[in-house]
Amino acid sequence: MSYTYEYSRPALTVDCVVFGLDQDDLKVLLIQRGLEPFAGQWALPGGFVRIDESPEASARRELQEETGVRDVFLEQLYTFGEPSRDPREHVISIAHYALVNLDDHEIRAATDARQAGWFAIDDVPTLAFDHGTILKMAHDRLCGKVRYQPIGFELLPDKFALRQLQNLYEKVLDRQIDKRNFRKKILSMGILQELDEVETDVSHRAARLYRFDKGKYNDMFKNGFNFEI
Amino acid sequence: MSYTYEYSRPALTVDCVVFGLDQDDLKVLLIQRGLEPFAGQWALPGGFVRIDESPEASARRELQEETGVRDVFLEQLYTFGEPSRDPREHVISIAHYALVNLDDHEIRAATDARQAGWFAIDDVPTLAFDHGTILKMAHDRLCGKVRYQPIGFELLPDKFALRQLQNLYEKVLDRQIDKRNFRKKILSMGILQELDEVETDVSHRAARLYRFDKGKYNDMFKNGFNFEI
DNA sequence: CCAAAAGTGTTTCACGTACACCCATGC
DNA sequence: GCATGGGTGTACGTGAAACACTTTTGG
Repeated sequence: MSYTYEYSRPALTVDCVVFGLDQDDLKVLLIQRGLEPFAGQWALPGGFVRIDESPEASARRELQEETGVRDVFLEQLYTFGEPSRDPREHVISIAHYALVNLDDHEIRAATDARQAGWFAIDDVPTLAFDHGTILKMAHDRLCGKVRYQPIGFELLPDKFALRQLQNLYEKVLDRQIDKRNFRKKILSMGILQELDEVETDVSHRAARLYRFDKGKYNDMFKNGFNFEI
Repeated sequence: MSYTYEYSRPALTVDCVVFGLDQDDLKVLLIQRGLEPFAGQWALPGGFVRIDESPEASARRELQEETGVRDVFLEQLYTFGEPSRDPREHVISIAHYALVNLDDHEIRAATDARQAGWFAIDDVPTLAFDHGTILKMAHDRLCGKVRYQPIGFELLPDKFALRQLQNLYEKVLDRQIDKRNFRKKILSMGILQELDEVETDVSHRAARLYRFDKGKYNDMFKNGFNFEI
């Protein structure tokens, strides 16, 4: 089977920068390529857009196929289309970024990925294609957006302690935050539900757990409220 | 001549939302389509990406071909790729937005555009395809970005009075701004060059002219300065 | 009882906001 | 000389930032 067009067309792909967070680091999910070009090198998960598939749907499908990650926060980042970015032919890639809770996803490599694994953001190997550039833009976007939209919660479990939330902002923004000022500010926003639960399995005083109240946030947003850290 | 591929490929286009500003309104540049589909309807300027052309280069080329606009601030907005967005086939469009000084550009329609013209942002007709959605996103982006990056200057002439700058922010953000506070704030940033020139051809006291000092801003930005209105 | 982290208030300073009058120029 | 917009300073309140000790729990 083949397809013929009057004019030549660039190929179209999607790539995904998947961020996760643990106690120590902001991490990114990479795959090791099984096929040429760049076989054996680490790269962002991604692949070709199928006909009659929206770019976002392509990104979600490729992410699940190659790494097992599904049902996550995902949005478009930027479209990379320098003619030289792929040695084979002109390939235009619609890059996306995703935020996941590390514990929720069993990572497994599949299709044309040899392996898949998490890398600390400061310890990423040289990537195939222009994926280093894409990763940098995604990281910049995350740093910027996390400050004025409540997307950080996507990196945490449903129920979390305030210390985890603070840790998130410290790791993503890469700076220390004063505990009292942080708690004062985030609680005063009124977008957290205080739960009647505390941490378990900690060897010290257990912290109270909270949940992000998305409905409340949406209501407040409509009335002009602006989230800001 | 024709081109054959193993898998079917979506077509790839670029579209441009060009903003301009006059005394009264924020305006957007539209063309009237000469060809089907949507022949006769107003639409964003744009067209097909040629092979071995980056998306930004395509956008600049199409903009010049269809409207005569060239050498302007232009950056990528978002890539629209819902399979249903074009009645012919799956067409993925990389949307861009541009900011121009209205007086610098003689608009002339050409290639497959019957006419080209400026429309006040609040008075735009129904647009072809999903161009209404694209325009809305571009407008939202402009409103957001103008507040934390010094891109508004692209809408003004090289030399401008502070009142023009304030008018810009009032029109884009759609709210009144206090004159004294605005002047205090913008001058205290130290990114404007005070010129030894004043307005001409005004029937009242002439205002001093300023110029945006891009080099100074870049230096300050590197040192952690954040523009914000 | 000791280690570890949770939780809690106050003071200070910078910045945003509100607000009204005199000045320069062209006609 | 009058109409039009240019240009200027101060007072107040809010919110960000700095800062240290007590409490709770598990081991």
